[in-house]
Amino acid sequence: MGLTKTENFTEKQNDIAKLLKALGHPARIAIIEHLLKMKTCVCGDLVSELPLAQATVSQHLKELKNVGIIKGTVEGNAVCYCLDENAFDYLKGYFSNILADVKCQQSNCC
Amino acid sequence: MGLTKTENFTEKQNDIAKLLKALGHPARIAIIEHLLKMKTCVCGDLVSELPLAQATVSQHLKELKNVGIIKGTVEGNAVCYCLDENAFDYLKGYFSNILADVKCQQSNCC
DNA sequence: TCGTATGATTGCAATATTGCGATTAACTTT
DNA sequence: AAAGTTAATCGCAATATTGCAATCATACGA
Repeated sequence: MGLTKTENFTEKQNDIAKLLKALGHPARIAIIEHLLKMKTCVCGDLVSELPLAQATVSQHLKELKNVGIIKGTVEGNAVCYCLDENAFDYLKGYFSNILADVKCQQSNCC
Repeated sequence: MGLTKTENFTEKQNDIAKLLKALGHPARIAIIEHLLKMKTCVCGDLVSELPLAQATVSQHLKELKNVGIIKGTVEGNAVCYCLDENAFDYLKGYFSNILADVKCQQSNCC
């Protein structure tokens, strides 16, 4: 039906899924990698860097902001974007834990 | 138009996006966490563990297998699933690198 | 061989996502 | 104030995803 049954999963599972879903699009990965490359936060040059229209970029930025992956602060009539350390800290931790557990069980597995 | 313009992004960006998109669903997170909890690979009890129909679970498993997050081996008339260490190694590395870079630039940012 | 069990596939309906042109809102500059 | 700049929002069309019942394919046991 196209409707994800979020009510049947734990809050944590829904949270991590939402975060990863927001990252699961090449345009949004490109946005993040561009914000990384620039040594400081980026004000407005994202549209010219990406092969997408202004409305589309704005929407992707909104999604990333909604899940807390980037922060945006208004700076005059431009907006200044940068990455939120906490989100990546959380993701790194999540995958580190999984990896540790997976390595443990590799021996008695297929 | 609902059509992601993958051709405008790098192969790496598309790859990581595909991997993260596959993880961006609570049912698939639940599958992974269940495979983790069981100390060995899991044969068939996934459907009874999840609040989803058999056809739906099978489809989620297929998506996870397509991007290399899980491996499945046929074992008689059951199928045995387990996590693929390489995928999580890759993801952990990806986020570790981002986090390191983000921490560097926190000083001169918004 | 025939029934049973397991899991994949098909086909469908409902909903979500993507992308963009057009417009709007808010601020700057002249 | 008028004109320009920047980014958010709206509304739409095209496509993708989600979930499931029904069916199919394969392997197992009697």
